[in-house]
Amino acid sequence: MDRPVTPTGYALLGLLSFDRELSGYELKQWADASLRFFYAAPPMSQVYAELGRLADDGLVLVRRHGSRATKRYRLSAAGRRRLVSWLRDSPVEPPALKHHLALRVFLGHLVEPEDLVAHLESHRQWCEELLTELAAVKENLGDDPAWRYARLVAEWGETYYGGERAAARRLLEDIRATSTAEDSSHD
Amino acid sequence: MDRPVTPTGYALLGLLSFDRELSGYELKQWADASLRFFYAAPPMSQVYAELGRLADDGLVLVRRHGSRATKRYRLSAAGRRRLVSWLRDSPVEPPALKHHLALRVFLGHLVEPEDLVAHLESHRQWCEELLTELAAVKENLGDDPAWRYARLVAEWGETYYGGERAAARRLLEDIRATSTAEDSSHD
DNA sequence: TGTAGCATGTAAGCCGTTACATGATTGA
DNA sequence: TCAATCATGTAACGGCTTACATGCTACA
Repeated sequence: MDRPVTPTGYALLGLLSFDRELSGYELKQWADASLRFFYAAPPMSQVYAELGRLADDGLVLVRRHGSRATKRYRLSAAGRRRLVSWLRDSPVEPPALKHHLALRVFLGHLVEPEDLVAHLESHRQWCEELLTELAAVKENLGDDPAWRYARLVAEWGETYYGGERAAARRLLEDIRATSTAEDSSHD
Repeated sequence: MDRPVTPTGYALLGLLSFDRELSGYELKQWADASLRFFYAAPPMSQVYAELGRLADDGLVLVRRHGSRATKRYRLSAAGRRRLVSWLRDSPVEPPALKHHLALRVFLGHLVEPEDLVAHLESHRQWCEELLTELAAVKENLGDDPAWRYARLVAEWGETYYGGERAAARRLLEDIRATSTAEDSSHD
């Protein structure tokens, strides 16, 4: 009953800390719309598994809605305490990053520059789309004080992924510059 | 014999693609000094496990050094083919990010602003140190053409983590501004 | 002589993903 | 009545981490 809460567990407790009673399905949707930008978007199956554990440990409270299959979850007092003390007392871990594109560049000697350029371009595209989505998210948050920190994270994301895009652009320029230089030296 | 290569497996094959014969221990050290900035730094035990699998599958070749316990690994022709076709033909996955700090900010309503500020400051510190380390790495690479792509990744990292630092700074300013505004409104 | 670094592994377990399986509700 | 969406799970597995366990080598 006192096993440690998993990272995704804390994330779900966090979503429930906005004092709404939500189903697993709704939590998943919300995670996809918010957490996904800076944290993993857990698959449905994990959301349910996690909620089951949290309920067993008394960190969330479950309520069945009438005859429906739908269960709704809300944060318990113990859950809130657990979450708050985690937020306050545990040191922040550094961001866990697995940047697949960077690995490809690192191994650039194994492929043609054009292959690299193609990968970089699709990545830049991805950045662009993500930034557009982020802007839309921020837009939807409005200026309700309840979403103050969500808004701050959205703005943080804009700077962060702006850096991501800048890094990709710079790399593209560098690689294009050197590979065309090589081309012309072939003449 | 034809099971899929894991992400870390590809990373190790990648390190071996620089045509050196290395021990597991040396691979781990090198990973800590390079991969760690943009990819996971696999623990020793995983390096050995992975090398075992790669050897079973004929993707790396092992050689015992004299009476020593030390085994040295090098990339086989099959390993190189596998790696190159992966690099060329498989689509780049988007970066996998778990940004613990961002989650804390998202849940900022649960703690005091000072707690958040403390976390942010230690994160900014971390950014600073990482950027220093990155600069040192780049310095050590010199201008040997063999490390051309490593150098490009180091430069990419400088831009990338520059964005990370910028995002943290901005957030700090925003939070400080609003929390002091709240303080003065209490008077 | 002792300790720091070199060197290799095994065992257990958890977090998370993928695939599978089922059924209710709503609206066109 | 059909399809899309809502809704909840189970099973299997794989990647990675943590903890444990062992021994050699160089050098101060």
